[in-house]
Amino acid sequence: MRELKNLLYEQVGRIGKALASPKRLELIELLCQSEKTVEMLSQQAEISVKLASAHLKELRMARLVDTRKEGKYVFYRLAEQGVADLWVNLRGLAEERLVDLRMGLSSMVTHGHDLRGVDRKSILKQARSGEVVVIDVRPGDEFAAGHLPYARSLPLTELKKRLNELPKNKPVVAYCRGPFCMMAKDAVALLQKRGYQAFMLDDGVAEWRARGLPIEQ
Amino acid sequence: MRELKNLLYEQVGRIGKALASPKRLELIELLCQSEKTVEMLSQQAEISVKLASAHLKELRMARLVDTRKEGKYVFYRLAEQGVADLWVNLRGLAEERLVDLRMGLSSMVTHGHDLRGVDRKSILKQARSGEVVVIDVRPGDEFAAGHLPYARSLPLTELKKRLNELPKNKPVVAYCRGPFCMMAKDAVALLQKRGYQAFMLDDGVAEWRARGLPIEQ
DNA sequence: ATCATATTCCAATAATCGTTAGATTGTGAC
DNA sequence: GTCACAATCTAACGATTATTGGAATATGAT
Repeated sequence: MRELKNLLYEQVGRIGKALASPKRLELIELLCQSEKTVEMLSQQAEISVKLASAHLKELRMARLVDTRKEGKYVFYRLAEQGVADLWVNLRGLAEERLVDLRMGLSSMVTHGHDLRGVDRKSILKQARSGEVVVIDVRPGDEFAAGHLPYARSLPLTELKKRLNELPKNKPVVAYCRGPFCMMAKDAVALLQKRGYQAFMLDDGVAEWRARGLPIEQ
Repeated sequence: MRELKNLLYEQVGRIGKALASPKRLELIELLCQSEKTVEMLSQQAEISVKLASAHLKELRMARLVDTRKEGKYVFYRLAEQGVADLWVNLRGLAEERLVDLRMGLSSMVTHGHDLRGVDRKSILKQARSGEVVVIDVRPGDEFAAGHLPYARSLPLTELKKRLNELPKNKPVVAYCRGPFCMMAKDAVALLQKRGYQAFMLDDGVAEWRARGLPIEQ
């Protein structure tokens, strides 16, 4: 009786444990973007390959991620959509509740130029009609794995060279991996300096999808 | 840059850590039912008062729970509805992914008499029309803090004495704290032995509310 | 004031976790 | 076959956590 109950909570606790490490959370967020190899993950999370491997092992044991082997590379991916939803849910709760986190987030806002509270469906509509240009500043492979409707890929690393692709007479909305990612912020800063009407969208594809909005590709 | 990012994930990790202990999860589930004192929580989770206090301190530091002092008692409650939603979300993911958990759950099903897959809205409708009788077998204070619409309170501890309040010609649906709670199972077992048409509903109020269905009181 | 009770704080233990270094396995290129 | 590389495993360390017992606070009853 009590033993069975303990077993049940124990099992859920395993998932909780997997969510208890900052590095593992960062890996989960990266995997929300697209499947990636251990090396890509270690580079993007700025940790050693060994450490990444160890954390990924934990995540795999909790069945939050799955692997696929291709040649000498092992590709990790989220085990299912629900994992991304849980991440969005968890981060949302943290944003509300933890003061330090709010301070950290507000310190990275480009003042007066983010679209934090903006209605997402209206952005979608304006993007479809062409009133605004939505750019995805993540690396190209992440865009290919799934992106917002009507968005065009323009990785941050190529932004300077390809500025001519953007109109100056229309608002440009940039998004990246989500609220913790700074690529959109950097992109907006650059664009604004060059005289573009640039805005930032806090959402990434995981947040977008968790709210039931459509994703392309 | 990297430091700020680390800080952000660190903060979310605090919430994850709070969810990493089976005991804390059980406390959260209990607090989904109603506010409770430390002693009530320690008894219902079957742990010592000191241990309960220590775990509750963790939960409070993660801002998942709040306290209210009344005389010499300290009442704990969830900090907000989103915490219950997160619990439901987390447990749902665990149920799908962790094999042992599925085995544990299936071993506690009263064979052929649970309503696991049944449409919740149809139960609601049948309860309103009086086709079925929905009973809440949790302690009375938890019923008072919130319960399913049209449900009547009939705590498991009083069920034997108050059997005459239930009809034998109608289905009786019992629910309790949720899928991990065994009170509804016990109630159904007793009722079936006495010749009632008894069924079990896996949901508790947290699951019910997380799915957007109404709660009374 | 004294007493009983509810809760928390403090200290100490064993157990677990994060991280790194070194060795090992598996794969494709030559 | 050898070589280079991706990824994992093993062992080890210090840091953190769960749990318990004893002391300390706070509150209401007497």
